[in-house]
Amino acid sequence: MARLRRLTRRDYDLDPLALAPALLGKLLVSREGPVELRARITEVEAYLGSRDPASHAYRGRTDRNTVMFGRPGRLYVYFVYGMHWCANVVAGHPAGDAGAVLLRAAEPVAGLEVMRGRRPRARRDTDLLSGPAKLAGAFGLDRGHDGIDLTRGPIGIWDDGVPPPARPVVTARVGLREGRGDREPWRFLVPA
DNA sequence: GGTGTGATCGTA
DNA sequence: ACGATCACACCA
Repeated sequence: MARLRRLTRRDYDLDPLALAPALLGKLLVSREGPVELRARITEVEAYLGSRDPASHAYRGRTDRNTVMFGRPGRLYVYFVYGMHWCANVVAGHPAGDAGAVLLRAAEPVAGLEVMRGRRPRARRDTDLLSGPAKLAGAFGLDRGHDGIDLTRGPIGIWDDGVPPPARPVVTARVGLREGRGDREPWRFLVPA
């Protein structure tokens, strides 16, 4: 049973396309409340900056996406569809540009009671974290978490010795509109 | 199993 | 206006 190692700034300082698959199998951990939450990351998407029409940062820096332009290893949290929050990990990127990895799904490992309480509509535990807004909801992530540092503080990503899949499933990103939406294969999943 | 749709609001 | 979504209704 390998010891837990928290990801450092160096771990996050990779191109989004390199960081995304490297996060598969890692543990998202929250120690904000009395009960520790743990989940194993199973699905992510890479988002670039000025070279990615699907990215929030494509048209430059705004109040909303500022965190994406900053230091790697921070959390970029945004609000969508008038009711949901989604969380990204800021990746490495050239100065003045942006990059991040959207956390799309995870497998619950610990703190399931708290997650169920936050997501009463989830009938099965497999539905607790099976989508970006579900994951953010179960972990209680919202506007107050935009910009927090994952390398220190109550929320972080940890390596418990489980390696990323040698051959992750790679597909086009989901949720992007046709036409302007791109078909780049920048979605990575742990194989079923 | 798959498809269609309403909810709801910050941002550009 | 519309979106890096979710869950439920309905049909099959």
